[in-house]
Amino acid sequence: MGRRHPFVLRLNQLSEFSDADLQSLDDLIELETTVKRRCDLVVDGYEYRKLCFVEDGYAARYKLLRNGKRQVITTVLPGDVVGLPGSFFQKAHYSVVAITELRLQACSITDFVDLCYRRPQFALALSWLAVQEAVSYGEHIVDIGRRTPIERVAHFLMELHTRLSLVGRARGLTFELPFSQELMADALGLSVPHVNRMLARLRADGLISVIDHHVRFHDIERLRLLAHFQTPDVTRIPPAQASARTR
Amino acid sequence: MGRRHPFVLRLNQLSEFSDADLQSLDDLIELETTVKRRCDLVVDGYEYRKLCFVEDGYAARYKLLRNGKRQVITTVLPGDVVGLPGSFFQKAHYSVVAITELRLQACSITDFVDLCYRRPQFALALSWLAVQEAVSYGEHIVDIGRRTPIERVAHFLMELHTRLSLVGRARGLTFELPFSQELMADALGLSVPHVNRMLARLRADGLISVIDHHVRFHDIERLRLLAHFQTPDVTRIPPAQASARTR
DNA sequence: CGAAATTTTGATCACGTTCAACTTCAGTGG
DNA sequence: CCACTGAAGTTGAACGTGATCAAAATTTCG
Repeated sequence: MGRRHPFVLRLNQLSEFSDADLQSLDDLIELETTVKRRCDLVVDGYEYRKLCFVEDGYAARYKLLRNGKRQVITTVLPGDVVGLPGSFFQKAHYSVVAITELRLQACSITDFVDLCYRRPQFALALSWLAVQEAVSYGEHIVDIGRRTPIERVAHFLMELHTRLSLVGRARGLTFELPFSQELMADALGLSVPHVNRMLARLRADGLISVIDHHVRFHDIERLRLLAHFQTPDVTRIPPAQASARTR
Repeated sequence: MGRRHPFVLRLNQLSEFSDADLQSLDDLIELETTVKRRCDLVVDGYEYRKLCFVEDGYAARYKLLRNGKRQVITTVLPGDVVGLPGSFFQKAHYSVVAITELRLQACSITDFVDLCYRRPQFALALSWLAVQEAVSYGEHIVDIGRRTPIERVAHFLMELHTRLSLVGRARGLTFELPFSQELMADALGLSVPHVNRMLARLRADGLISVIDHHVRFHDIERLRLLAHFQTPDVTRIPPAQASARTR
């Protein structure tokens, strides 16, 4: 994992990490691998004790209900961690499936925790990442609970664009969208035909265009208004001893 | 905060905390206070840099949309932390309002982070708590996105019961429910009349009874089936050096 | 005790689901 | 090279659920 690795980019947005820090993280990596599309990385109900740092590709975290319906909890993008939250429970609560081919580095959760004891900034980074995850889920709750279908779709697209931009995977107002409308429907709590209609409407209104699984925003301000989109603004982790003398 | 404090109970479910550990946590507390019902503790859009450990009372984390609708993200119970996630951003993304009178202990987030550098088990505990928060939000997404109204209400009640039990605030199959139907409607993405109907149905079907804001489960197995409820099973944090010699 | 908040009930109707048919496209093997 | 297959996208029609609005009943609280 070089300085260019999207997960390292995210770490550096949170705090200072020295080369030694990153080296000790690198030492934990037991496995570097690619996963084919449609493959499940994590399966609901099974034990999972790893953290996988996604270098490239898209995935989705989801839950299958008894009635056959599926709810996509969140999308997994480069720089995200598979196994967060799965590895913090006896059994994973959600499955994670690769949407495109996925490249990732894996380490055991216990090794990572051990690193956290030795270098607390990793534990704090883990907290911050988990909090980001929680807030992202929170936005998703607002989406599904109280936004209209058109707003949901717009919000979904804007969130993807923002998250991809943070790890350098968006080209200006354009980004790759390899998700099927079925997956988006399962993410947004809508039916496939309705997602289709809403996407068509966004196109007809001149807000977006979609070419070859690539989305381009044409009027990001109107989109932001429509979606009620609020750009996330994480604080950096306060450095050690920052408040030592105030106590 | 004695050993009996619901937040300390949650800490101890996660890891070993010595008296010295807990004392150093206690030393951070700047304020012990009560908040009256209907008062906002955190306000969406404003900076918030504290952690408040709830000793007693109920609150709700919510977001107000431009169209006047409200989405309740999650309920806040004894043992929960106000300021998680709000204090991890420049500006809080959600508001938190007291539903009943609330008793809590507050410390500054920077002081807590400083403690995390000195005693990494607090940083790890923070991670675990944030992950629990995320998974709870995830369940809420499934609730709103893919469950029927009756299932949502049932799931909501079961989750409350489980969380209260974990901090000793449920009496067997009975627990206090001080939330108005309006709040539940805003949590579950339903209208008030429909929440009312669904509660009436649960009562008519002999699954629950409600007396004086106290819910009692009569057939928890049928409820669990109806709600697709899965009891959360957090793992404890691996102790330090657990994996040292394997690397 | 009076005012306000909350719960309950009912009627109507719009929205989004469901189901079905059809199109387009990519991949595969004859 | 083209027929075949399956997945994904698109469109339309009918239905049913849950929202909306309104109003009464009940409870809570100042």
